[in-house]
Amino acid sequence: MNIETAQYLASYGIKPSVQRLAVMKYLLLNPVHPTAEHIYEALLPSMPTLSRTTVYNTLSLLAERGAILRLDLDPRQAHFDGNPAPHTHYVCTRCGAIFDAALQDLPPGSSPEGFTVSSTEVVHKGICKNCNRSH
Amino acid sequence: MNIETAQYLASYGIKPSVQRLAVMKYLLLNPVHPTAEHIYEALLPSMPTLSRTTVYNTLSLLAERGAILRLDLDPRQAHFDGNPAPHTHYVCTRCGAIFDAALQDLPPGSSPEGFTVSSTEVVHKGICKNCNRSH
DNA sequence: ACCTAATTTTGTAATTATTACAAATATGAA
DNA sequence: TTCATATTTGTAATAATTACAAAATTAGGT
Repeated sequence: MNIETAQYLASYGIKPSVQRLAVMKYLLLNPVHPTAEHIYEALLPSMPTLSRTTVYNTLSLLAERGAILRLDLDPRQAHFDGNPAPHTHYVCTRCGAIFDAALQDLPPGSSPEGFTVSSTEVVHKGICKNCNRSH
Repeated sequence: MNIETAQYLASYGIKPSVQRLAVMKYLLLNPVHPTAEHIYEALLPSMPTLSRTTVYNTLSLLAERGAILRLDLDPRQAHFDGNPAPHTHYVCTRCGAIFDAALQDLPPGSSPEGFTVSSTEVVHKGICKNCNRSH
C-alpha cells in the first residue's frame, strides 16, 4: 500500500516522505473531502510529531502537482479531494455533507476570448436527504 | 436610482437604509465581483462613518435573501455578485480577474437521492488573455 | 412633535484558517 | 562518514470574518 502510494506520488513528480505518504493515503482512503485540520487531527494519534504546517505544505504541494484537488466549497476553509479527476459536488448547506457525482460533459461554454481553461468545478448547493427528512 | 434600488431591495423583502442602498448600488454599478473589503474601501470616502461590520452584515443579509450571490471563487475571501441569476465564472489564476458567461444548460445531473438543489455554481479556472500574452 | 420600542449601525475584541520564517531534522550523494 | 539539499517542525504573524454590546437611527402610536 505504501509502495503503491509512493508510485502514485512519483507519477506526479512528488518525492515520498512519511508525512506525504500519510496525507495522500488518508485522502485516498477517506473520500469525504476533509479539511486540512481534519486530516491533521486524524493523523496525529499515529504520528505525534506531525505539524499542522506540514499538512498544509503537503496539501499545497499535492494540489499544485495535480495529485489532489483543492475545493472551494465553503468560504470558511478549503476542502481536499483525493480524486483529481474532475467531477461534480453536491454540498448540503445544512449539515455540510458533500457528495460526489460524475461530471456530465458540459456544453461547450463561451469562454472569454483568449482564456485558457485549466480546470472546471461544478458545485450544487442544497439540502440532503437526511436534512430534508428532519424538515 | 436610489428609489429603484430601494424597490429592488424591497422585492427581496429587505428594508432600505443608507448603508444597504450604498452596498447594493455599488454591486449593481460595479460588476467586478468585489470582496467585502473592496466594497468597504470604495464606499468609505463618501461615507466616512461606515463600518466594516456593516458591510459584512449587509452582504450576508443580501445574499441570504437572494438579492446577490456570495461566490466561493477563491479560498482566501468571498466575492460578491450583484447579479443573482445563476451564471458561469471564469477566474484567472494568475491575475485574479473574473469574467462572467451565460450558464449553459447543464445536462441533467444525477443528484444523490433525496437531495434538493437550490443553487449551482460553475467555475472555470485558467489563464486570461492578458496573462497568456505576457507569457 | 414626542415617546417608546424595535431595528440598524458602529467599533472593538475574539476567532479561525492559513502563511511566513527560521531552526531542527532527515535524506542522499560522494 | 560528511556535506549539501530537502523536508519537517513550531512559533509567530496575517487576514478574513464573526461576536457582541453600546450608540444611533427609524417607525408607529399618542
